[in-house]
Amino acid sequence: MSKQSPALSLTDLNAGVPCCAPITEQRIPSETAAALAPAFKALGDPVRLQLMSMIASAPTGEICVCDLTPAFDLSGPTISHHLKTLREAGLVDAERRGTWVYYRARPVIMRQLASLLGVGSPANT
Amino acid sequence: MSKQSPALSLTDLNAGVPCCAPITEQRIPSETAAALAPAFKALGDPVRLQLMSMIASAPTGEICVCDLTPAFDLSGPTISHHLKTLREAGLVDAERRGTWVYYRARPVIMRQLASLLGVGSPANT
DNA sequence: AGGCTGTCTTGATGTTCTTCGAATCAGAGA
DNA sequence: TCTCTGATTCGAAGAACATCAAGACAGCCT
Repeated sequence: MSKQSPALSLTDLNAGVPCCAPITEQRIPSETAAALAPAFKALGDPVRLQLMSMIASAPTGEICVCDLTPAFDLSGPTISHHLKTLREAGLVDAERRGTWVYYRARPVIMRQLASLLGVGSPANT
Repeated sequence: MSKQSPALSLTDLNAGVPCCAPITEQRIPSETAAALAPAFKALGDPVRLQLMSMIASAPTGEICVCDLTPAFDLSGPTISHHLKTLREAGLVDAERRGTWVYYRARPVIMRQLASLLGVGSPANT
């Protein structure tokens, strides 16, 4: 990723940028919109939203793909594709341990999205 | 299966349902996912996210389409289409006054989405 | 009434997305 | 090593989406 990317990435936002005031307070610049829209888009599918929910609410903080797949009437490849979308949106992390792959949520990003929607995360300018 | 509406709508959620705990706390049912996903999807486009931001941050609480359109390098019909998407997702309301049409944000829904993402919005109900 | 301006709808086109089956890759165990 | 299971990638088909030009509609002004 050695790029002069003119577009911000979610990673950039995580790095330093405190990620923008709520949209109720001031208009977000187009770069920020371009950086965050993919995360919202990833949540914009019922299957992925439910996957995200299962991952984020896992009691141990992580959940096995083998527990996710049977919860839907969809093929394995399809679930895998949706998980990849969530991964590429920066919403989850995956780790392989032996035979199985475990997914974990990334709460920082979800909190960024939430605060962008204007819930007074109190510590924001 | 008569009219036991299998699918929840955003309006339903607004009506009575307190709209679900954060996804970090418990897995959301598939009906809730189906009801909320369209709202996230609507925010999943950079143009719409910026439109939403301009509408939600308008000083008077509302903003004219004639102020939105010139802010983008897109045709009038395209902006109109995106606004319709936001309207159908329940995120904004439109009102015509004379020649111009004004858009206004619906903060309740944004707060629902935000709290779903797990920001402990203290007052949930 | 007639024309003008602002907004929305319609129709068309190229792109992106969802989904599946088949093939492939990664580890565990015999 | 060979095979079996779990997960991902590949390739393809159909649906949904973003965008525009052209046309239709709504309300002002002369």
